[in-house]
Amino acid sequence: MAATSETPNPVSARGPVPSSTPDRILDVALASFGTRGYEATSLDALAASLGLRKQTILYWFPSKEAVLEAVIERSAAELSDALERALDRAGDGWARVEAVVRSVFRLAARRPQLLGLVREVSRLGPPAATQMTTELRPLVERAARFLEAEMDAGHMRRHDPQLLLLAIYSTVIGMVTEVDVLRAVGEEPTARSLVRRRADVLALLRSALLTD
Amino acid sequence: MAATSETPNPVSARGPVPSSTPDRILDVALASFGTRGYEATSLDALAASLGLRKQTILYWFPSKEAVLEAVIERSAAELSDALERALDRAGDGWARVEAVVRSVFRLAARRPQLLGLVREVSRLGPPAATQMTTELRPLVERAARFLEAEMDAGHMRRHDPQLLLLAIYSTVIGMVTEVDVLRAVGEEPTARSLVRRRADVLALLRSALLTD
DNA sequence: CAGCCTGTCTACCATCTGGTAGACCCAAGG
DNA sequence: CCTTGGGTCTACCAGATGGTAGACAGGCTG
Repeated sequence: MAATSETPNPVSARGPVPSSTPDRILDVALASFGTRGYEATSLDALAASLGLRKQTILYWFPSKEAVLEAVIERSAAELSDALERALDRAGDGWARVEAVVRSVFRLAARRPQLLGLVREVSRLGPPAATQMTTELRPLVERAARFLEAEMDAGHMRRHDPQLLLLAIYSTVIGMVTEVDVLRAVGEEPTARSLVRRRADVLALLRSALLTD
Repeated sequence: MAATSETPNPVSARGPVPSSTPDRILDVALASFGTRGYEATSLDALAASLGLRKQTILYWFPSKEAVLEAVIERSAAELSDALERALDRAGDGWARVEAVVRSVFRLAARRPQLLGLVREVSRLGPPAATQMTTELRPLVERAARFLEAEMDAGHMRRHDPQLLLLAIYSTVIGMVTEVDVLRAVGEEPTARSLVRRRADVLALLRSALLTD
């Protein structure tokens, strides 16, 4: 059985940390909720892909909805961390926008389930969507303030910052998760083509935001 | 079409045509699939909101999936018609882009379920998504060719036409259907604010595409 | 050793799901 | 008037789903 032998969650030093059972549950739940969808994912299916019975899942989480909540919380934190870090690093205006977009694409390549979950949760609506937007609110507000300041300083074309944010969000999420629409426009969504899509998004954003 | 057997559906001249049962089924199915989602919509729920039993639905359609197929077919046709008409009307380059975007927003105001269904179907993946993209393919190809021609003629900034199309699609769909994300950025998604969102999308697109 | 606690399991259950079989109502037509 | 057939209904069903109850294995601690 998976290495919960001595300490339940030994974050020792190296090697792929053998996740605890609840962590493993959240892993497969994240993947399945984000790809197949929440309703289409049964506890039995989750448990099966872990080599467990669903009762074990219900031992760790009181209900299926609680699993979703935990997945959202963990994912929102991970997303927030990555984007906040990107916002922290890069210095001036456009470089910062570029850094954030690059960061999202990197995240999409490394943990493709994350953005899929965001999409799924926003579709599910309240209460799940409310939870996620609540947890991402600081990030959103920081981004909106940043865009506004840049526009005030004349570094970027003036647009409504909130709706600009939504447009960027939609475009990036679409480029990364809308696999069937991608195929519809004749773009096979491979990891390689992701790089080209990122370049295209950046070029598009650049001409939309910069005045040169 | 069906049920115009003279009495049960008197398509006399004016007034709201009393739809036939299969039409009414497709109406509520479109609404529910687009808002609650396909899996989350039971035949019982559909039937209840029609004052019928689910067996009546299964009399008209062989299965729930067949209802979805029919909804997709009808919606794709409606969408295609509206957008093809918009593509036909307006003359030169940018006006045509603007006409199409306006057309989508008008559609979103008049038949909000339509775009919700597109979003849901693209999430469901094959075979539903394949059906929809297949039926919308001529439209997509025409739009891509148009954009390419405009860029060749130097009327628009050069971008990959397919990915540009996807970006426009994502942004417009997002502005219209992502109600929880809209709230997250502090935009209450009312019909009035839809007009502002449309103006913002057009302004954004304009600065992304035009060189002036 | 004895007892406890943690984590997983087997066994069940109520409910809901999509779907089938067949009865019933009623208008149309010979 | 009786038959026919379209449209809706009641009555079921098998399977899946989320969730509960409780047994049990095994390590830890007294």
